[in-house]
Amino acid sequence: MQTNPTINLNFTINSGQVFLWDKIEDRWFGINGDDLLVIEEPFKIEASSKSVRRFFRHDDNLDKILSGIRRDNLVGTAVKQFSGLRLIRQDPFQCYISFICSSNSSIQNIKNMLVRLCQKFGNKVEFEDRQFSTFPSAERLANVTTKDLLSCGLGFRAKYVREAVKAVNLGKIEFESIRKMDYKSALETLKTVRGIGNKIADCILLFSLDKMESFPIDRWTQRILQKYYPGIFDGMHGKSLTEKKYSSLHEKIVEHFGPYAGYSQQFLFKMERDLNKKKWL
DNA sequence: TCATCACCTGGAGA
DNA sequence: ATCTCCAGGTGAT
Repeated sequence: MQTNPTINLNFTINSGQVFLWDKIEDRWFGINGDDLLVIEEPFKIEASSKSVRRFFRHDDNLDKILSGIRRDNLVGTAVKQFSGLRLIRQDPFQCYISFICSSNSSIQNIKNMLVRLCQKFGNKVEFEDRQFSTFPSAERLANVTTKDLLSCGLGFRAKYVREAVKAVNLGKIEFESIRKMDYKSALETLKTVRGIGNKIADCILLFSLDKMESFPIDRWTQRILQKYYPGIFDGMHGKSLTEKKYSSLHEKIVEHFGPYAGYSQQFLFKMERDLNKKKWL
């Protein structure tokens, strides 16, 4: 039984996993690392380029994933409601910097920071006489000052981004090696970078490093778990999740939602934010 | 070990 | 207009 034949770009892009996308006259334009992705609707992924197929995780066994996560009733409802919503496999460096910038900020604001970062330091590309700027590489950002980053509106995140760039250039953070690690080691490795805690590490792992059991626990996720799963996931009365609570909560989450928990998170997050009429890009 | 709190900044709501 | 408040967290007390 086929479950989700076509990708719904609107759902996928407006579900909090990417920031540098715009819809311009029936086409979607997105920045992924040094690539500009252009998608026309109806989106035929089989006919798309290799980088687009990789970005939209065409290699996933979606039937297996969806039938797995649907065993939870609420997720099942969300999968139906947001049919065509997919997880994305982003450029890891872009994802890493993006989510460091996401800390205590809003989606629109995060996008603005990243756009400025691209405009200031990224490569320029032209497409049908439109100008785009790609995401700067770690090497390109190696010598930027905190002041440069502040001018992009990063605020207190500027110093974190600078250190994060340095960690990559020093080889302390190697994405392809993290990709091969098990979930726990990968998480701990990312968390050695200042500005990256559990939640942000989980976002980076889920959205760029193929760790499908990652389930970023933020304000919204907490709210969802409390609201729809009373008594199942305990220990989060307050706002702050301690280290210990986060990891024990995560264990229970994987137990409940399964090895593709991250995929179910994406549907639930989308559902609850829409329900509360929160804005996306 | 755990709760609180400050943190840059822009945009939304009063 | 002007102001306050808050936003997909994190690190320091």
